[in-house]
Amino acid sequence: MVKLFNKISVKDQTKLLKLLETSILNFKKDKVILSTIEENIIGVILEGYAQIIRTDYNGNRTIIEELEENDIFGSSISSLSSNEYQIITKEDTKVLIIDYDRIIESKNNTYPYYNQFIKNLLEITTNIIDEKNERIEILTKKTIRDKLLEYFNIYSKKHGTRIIYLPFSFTDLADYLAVDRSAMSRELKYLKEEGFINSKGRRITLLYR
Amino acid sequence: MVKLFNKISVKDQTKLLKLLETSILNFKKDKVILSTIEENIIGVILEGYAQIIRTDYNGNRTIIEELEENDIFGSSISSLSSNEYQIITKEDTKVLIIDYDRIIESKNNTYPYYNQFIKNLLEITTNIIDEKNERIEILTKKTIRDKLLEYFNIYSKKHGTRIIYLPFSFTDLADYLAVDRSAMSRELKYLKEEGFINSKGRRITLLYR
DNA sequence: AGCTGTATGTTGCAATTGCAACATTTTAAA
DNA sequence: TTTAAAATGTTGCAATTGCAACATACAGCT
Repeated sequence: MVKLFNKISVKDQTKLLKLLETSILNFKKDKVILSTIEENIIGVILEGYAQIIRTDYNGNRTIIEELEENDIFGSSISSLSSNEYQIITKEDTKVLIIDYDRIIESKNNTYPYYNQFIKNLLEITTNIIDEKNERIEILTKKTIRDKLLEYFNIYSKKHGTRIIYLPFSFTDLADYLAVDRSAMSRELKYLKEEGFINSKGRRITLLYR
Repeated sequence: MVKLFNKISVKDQTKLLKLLETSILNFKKDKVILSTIEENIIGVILEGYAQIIRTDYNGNRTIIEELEENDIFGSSISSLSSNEYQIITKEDTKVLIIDYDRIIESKNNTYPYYNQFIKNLLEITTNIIDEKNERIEILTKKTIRDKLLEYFNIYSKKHGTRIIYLPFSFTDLADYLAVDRSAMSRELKYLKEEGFINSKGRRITLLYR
């Protein structure tokens, strides 16, 4: 995975942070980092752990993304478009804040570390687009069954295996597919009964074709 | 809208294209530009008009994206992740092909036009992420009604108006929301009957709150 | 080991949706 | 202008789904 500071020496990183007028913020556990994202910023988790949470009009809270060390977030990168989102620390967390407009408007094209930084950012954004496209591909399927199978197929192709180890809980998978958890559970049962898959816990084996 | 060659002089564009070893391909009307995207490329429509088409296992063909002059496409940018996609010209079309890996691996950090190019690309990709996030936000709504209202709200916020001029047909809107067209039509009727919206042709007026 | 909160599995039922089939309108082409 | 094709509107009906309510299993904590 490409990181924001790949191929940039620690010395140059320091210069870069100064050039971009970044700031580092420290948060205690269970604090809100950002509620409404007013400005166009990119945040980097330097230490700690946080979650992007959505609270809908019913008060239901859903974990949208988990943010670990080196993960980045921001209005143009994560799923933060609307309001009703919050980023909340789950541990003491150190965050680097970069003004996106400063990155784009900066005329420091002569510093190699600055250009490397932009390139890293470009790679990260294209990877994110790939992920978003995958999710859209899944979400546009009409039935729960087709969503599950599309998810399995993408996973299978990516990992080159027909045994799937779910990277998260079934509850989270239902969120990812945007379907009701119990309805998904039912559909998984049918898929098993009809011999399309086998499963034990979070390990699912594809049996078809 | 940011274009790929923004702030790069024509002279520098020529140098850049040479540096990146790009090629220009000409296609007649109704030709396939790319079927399976084997390589990691970025394409730019220089002249003409094309469409990204998906053909599902039933043989149903859907227009995924329309590509006009200056639009870009490519495995990491458009919705081309799986197979079953084709890019088909609808007019005689001139296409610029750039090898993505060449962009990233290039060490020509000293050419200002090269760095400006990367920056433009970065801006384009973050805009694309915004659009994808919007669509995901809509697709994760559970009912057709909520999808429609979310679509309206995003449009309304973006344009600062409560009168919506659909940028495409209702048929295409149904595709975008990933719902059945006739079911969507029915839901729009209910929304009208219940006084939430007014509509005439592709002009929809929001009446709520 | 016991307790507690979360994850998972199950099921009935009502609401929503997709699908099919058709009528009508609009658009584009000849 | 005529004509064909595409878009839109409508509706019945069956399939799918969300929701609620519950039981059970599991994991982390003291």
